[in-house]
Amino acid sequence: MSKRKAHATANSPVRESVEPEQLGPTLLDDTLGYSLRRAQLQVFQHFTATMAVHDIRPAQFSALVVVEANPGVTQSALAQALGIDPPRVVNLIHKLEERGLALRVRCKRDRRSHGIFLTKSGETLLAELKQLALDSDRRATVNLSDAERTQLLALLQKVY
Amino acid sequence: MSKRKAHATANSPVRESVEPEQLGPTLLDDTLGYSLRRAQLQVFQHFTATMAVHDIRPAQFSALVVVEANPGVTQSALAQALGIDPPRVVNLIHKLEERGLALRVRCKRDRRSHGIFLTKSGETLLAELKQLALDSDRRATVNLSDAERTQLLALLQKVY
DNA sequence: TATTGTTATACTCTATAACTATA
DNA sequence: TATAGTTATAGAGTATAACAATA
Repeated sequence: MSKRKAHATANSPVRESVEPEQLGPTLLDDTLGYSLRRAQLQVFQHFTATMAVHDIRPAQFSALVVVEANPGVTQSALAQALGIDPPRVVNLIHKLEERGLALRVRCKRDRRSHGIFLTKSGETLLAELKQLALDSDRRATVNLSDAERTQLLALLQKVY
Repeated sequence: MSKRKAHATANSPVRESVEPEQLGPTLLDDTLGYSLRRAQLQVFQHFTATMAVHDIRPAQFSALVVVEANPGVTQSALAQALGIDPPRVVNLIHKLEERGLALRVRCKRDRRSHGIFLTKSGETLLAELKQLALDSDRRATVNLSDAERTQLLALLQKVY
């Protein structure tokens, strides 16, 4: 009987601890949930390390990108676009506003709403961040060919 | 000039807030980081909802699976296999032990190490959990054909 | 009465450093 | 001195409920 296939349980006679050099594959490797999580963590670790010099977190970057593409977007629309809850947007935008990268403008027609815009400084920084992000994304997935990368993107977008 | 391509900045004359029905695609949709995150969140939401009745979190499930496949695995080996830090394993196993699903056995040769085993009750529950997990995984990705699912799994495992 | 944004809050996840007991 | 596990702690992420201003 191979070590991997040992069938010791809490009630069986053999219950000595084992430290395999390398644990084998399990059912986890057949689930998209686990594989997605591992892959996502790896790519985010690259991203976070790359962006650390600018102190930009993934959520902040995604907010900047969406605001740039949709100047004047409201906070509720931004929340929906990013798939996060409104209270998170408050903090997210507040931090960006503190750093002078974005700002809120009260809507004249509906004074409850705030339109969000990038500042000039925000646009300048984002231009650099976007390049860094694309580079990081590629370096984190260097095991994939260009064709595989495109294929993976398409499959992921079919999922969500 | 289309609404989407409006180029209002904080310093430009047009800075009224806008609430588009549906924000358009951005650079985010070309990055694996963002797409992986969105897909992973969707699959995890399905998983969490499915497992709620058993009060099992993703990390707990993955620990149970690895322990079952590697009875007697030490906590440090488990941490490495799951890609998490040793302090997290402590809490993870502690909760499983409290619920009578797993237990720690001190290693006789090296009394610093603990081998982890499933209890009979843990094995019984896990058998059900595995079926639920596979079902949830499939339901969360019904947009994919079997071939696409296999392809996606292979690509993800190439990434991490 | 409904909606936008906000505050307060709490709970989970995650990472780090420091401690203990064994080696 | 080094290692396995543990404790303590803090920070980030996330979700909910309740509130203020406005519609």
